[in-house]
Amino acid sequence: MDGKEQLEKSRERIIETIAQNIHLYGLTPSAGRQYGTMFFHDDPLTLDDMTEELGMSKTSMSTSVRALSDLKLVERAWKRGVRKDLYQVKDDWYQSFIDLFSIKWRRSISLYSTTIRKSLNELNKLAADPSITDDLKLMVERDIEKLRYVQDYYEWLDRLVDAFEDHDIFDLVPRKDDIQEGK
Amino acid sequence: MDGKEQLEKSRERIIETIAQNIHLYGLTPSAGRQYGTMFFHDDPLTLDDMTEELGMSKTSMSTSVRALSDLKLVERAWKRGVRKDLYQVKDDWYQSFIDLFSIKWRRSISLYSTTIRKSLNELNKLAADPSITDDLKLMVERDIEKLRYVQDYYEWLDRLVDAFEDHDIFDLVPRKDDIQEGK
DNA sequence: TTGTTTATACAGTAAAAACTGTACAAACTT
DNA sequence: AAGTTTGTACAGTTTTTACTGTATAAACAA
Repeated sequence: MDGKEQLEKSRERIIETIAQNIHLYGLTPSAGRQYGTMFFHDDPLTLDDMTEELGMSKTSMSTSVRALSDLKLVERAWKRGVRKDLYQVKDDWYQSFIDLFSIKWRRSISLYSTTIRKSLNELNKLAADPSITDDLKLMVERDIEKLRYVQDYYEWLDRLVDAFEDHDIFDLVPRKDDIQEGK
Repeated sequence: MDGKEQLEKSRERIIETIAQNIHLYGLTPSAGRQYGTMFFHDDPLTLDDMTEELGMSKTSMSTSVRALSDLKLVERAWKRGVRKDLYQVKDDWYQSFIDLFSIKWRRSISLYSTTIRKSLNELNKLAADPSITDDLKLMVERDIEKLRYVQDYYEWLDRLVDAFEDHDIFDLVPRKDDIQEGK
């Protein structure tokens, strides 16, 4: 095996690992391979390049590069004279992790907050209604307590996402460089 | 609409929200509904109870309750005289989040670490080989640099998971109760 | 032991998701 | 303007995943 082949093998191994783990980002192995391919290319790639590299349809390349962009794992690049859209991986993996975390959870937090508030409102009214049985009232109060707990939890989660977005998390868990710098 | 119905509606709304968001845990909406149902039941449920409540096959209940247990969202309960397996939701959502985080990422971190180490080993040998062209050597060195970066990133992620597991994260982002206590 | 109850393995089916090829719209070129 | 080039919407197909029903193993009861 010559050197070029060996380099290729080393890359393939990494790309396959990315493909096998990208489900944590809610993406398919194909999108992972696409990401991996871009990762090892120093120049940005066009959709046609990706079609060429991965042997998949251009339509597929288009949809999955959009999925990668939505999660901010990939960004568009510009190169004068090139009409095709160019894409490259974002090189700050720490920021990519934060973006993922934020995108995935914020939406969920917001949905929960809304429904919980709505249900709590109803239940509070119901609990105050004098015409209901004691039995029901007890059940309502238990539900209110549970929802308050969940509400607090999501409020915590929201602050957690803040801590990532504001990079406060690096105070608690510093990057390697920062440790060396005694930061 | 009477009080009982209203309570039921409130619960259904929450359960549906759980179902719509549980994909963040890599689970299906059905598993989410199962979780939600258990959440509002104060007593632990059997597989037959769940079949009854959700109108799905017992086989399904069995597989998805296992998925919920694997992520530590649900645990087995014991009640004397009851032969059937009993399940209930774990009531500490903060801990559940930490468990999820840990289970999902540790595995990935470990896989990456192994493959990166393997590839770095090969590439370092290759870079030291005097018979390769300058051109190839440059590519090898660029790959080495990239992999070192990724290695550092995963080492950081590993420490991040530690910070969650060790509950250090609550120092940075305190629970609501702890704020009030001035902790 | 034999009979009963309960959970799950497995094969088959139904539903969902990923992928492809064609068609077309938008942007650019001449 | 007409002719290219490029990206994506959409319909159809393939592949994968979720779910069901039957069969069986394990645990318990008599």
